[in-house]
Amino acid sequence: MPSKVESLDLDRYDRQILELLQQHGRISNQELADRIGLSPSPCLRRVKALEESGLIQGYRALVDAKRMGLNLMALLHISMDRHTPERFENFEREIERLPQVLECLIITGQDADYQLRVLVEDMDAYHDLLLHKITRIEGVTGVHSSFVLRKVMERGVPCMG
Amino acid sequence: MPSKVESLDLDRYDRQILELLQQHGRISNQELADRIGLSPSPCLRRVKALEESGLIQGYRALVDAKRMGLNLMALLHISMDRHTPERFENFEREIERLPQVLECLIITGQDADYQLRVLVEDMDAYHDLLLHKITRIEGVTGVHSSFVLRKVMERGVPCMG
DNA sequence: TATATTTAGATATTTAATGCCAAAAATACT
DNA sequence: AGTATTTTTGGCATTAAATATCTAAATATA
Repeated sequence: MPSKVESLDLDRYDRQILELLQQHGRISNQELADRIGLSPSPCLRRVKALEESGLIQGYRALVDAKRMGLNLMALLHISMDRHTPERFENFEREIERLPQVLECLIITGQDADYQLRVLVEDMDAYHDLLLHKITRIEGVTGVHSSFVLRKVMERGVPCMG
Repeated sequence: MPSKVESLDLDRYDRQILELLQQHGRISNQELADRIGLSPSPCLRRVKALEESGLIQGYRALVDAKRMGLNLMALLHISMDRHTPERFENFEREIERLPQVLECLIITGQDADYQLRVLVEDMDAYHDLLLHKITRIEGVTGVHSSFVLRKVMERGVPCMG
């Protein structure tokens, strides 16, 4: 019988745990146990197992970017001249060094290779990042920017049904 | 004298707390205190203050989507026929009801009004979502899809300097 | 049906979180 | 510069939670 990790036989309890921990990542085990209708011992065992298996990859505090003075979120679509491993590896290494880059995805369907999510104080900071950092990376031939006017909603991965 | 909330006089300790909690959202207060070089009492007080002020909006467990069998992440750029509040409100209400939609942003710079981030099992599920759910929402005139080939990196908002 | 295996729940123990108070540090004031 | 005021730290006692261990129940297997 294969382990829970690959076969993924998650029951109602596991799914509820995942849903709740995605909404309230720092809920106490006792509260969690209460909410899913299980006693603390087996509840904790399940949480540990989910962490152990890698299904729960970690926990993150959600920080209000606006209150940190980071008022401008932008999505940058980046085109590369050549699609060689070296190009990609170098780009990704350089991106890693920029704390303003919150996310980097390789995408298809746009006329772009990467989508970057960046977070900066204002237009000046954006301008500086774009001109002096992003476009200076070797192989970058084009950048198209979208600005995020509003975050309508955001949530975790669906774990029920 | 303005409160910490708006004036944002975060010192080294607060910033370290924010950085660490974004990486390890469930770290114990004692460990956290150790790492930032403060005793548990003032450390906990600071964390509570950051939560209270709303700078820390909450905590989230990070769930491995692939292991949940959700193998396909797509970015959908949605165009609307009219840019009226009613259109937007209705669209956002409908999107809210779709658990596959992880994020919804209003953007500028693309020829689209929204960027949706969706997570589904496979192409069939994507196709179904697109045809039977997204395009059926009133006012949606166009959808352009990008598929995420790889998530290169992801991290929280920068809190240092 | 009997047996093996897994999972839940109870309890005791360890560890962490919380609240309170005195001391130290930083700040403001004269 | 010296003193007073405010703020923040650190220690300690208390409360609560996490963890480990064991027994009982439920489930699956032969």
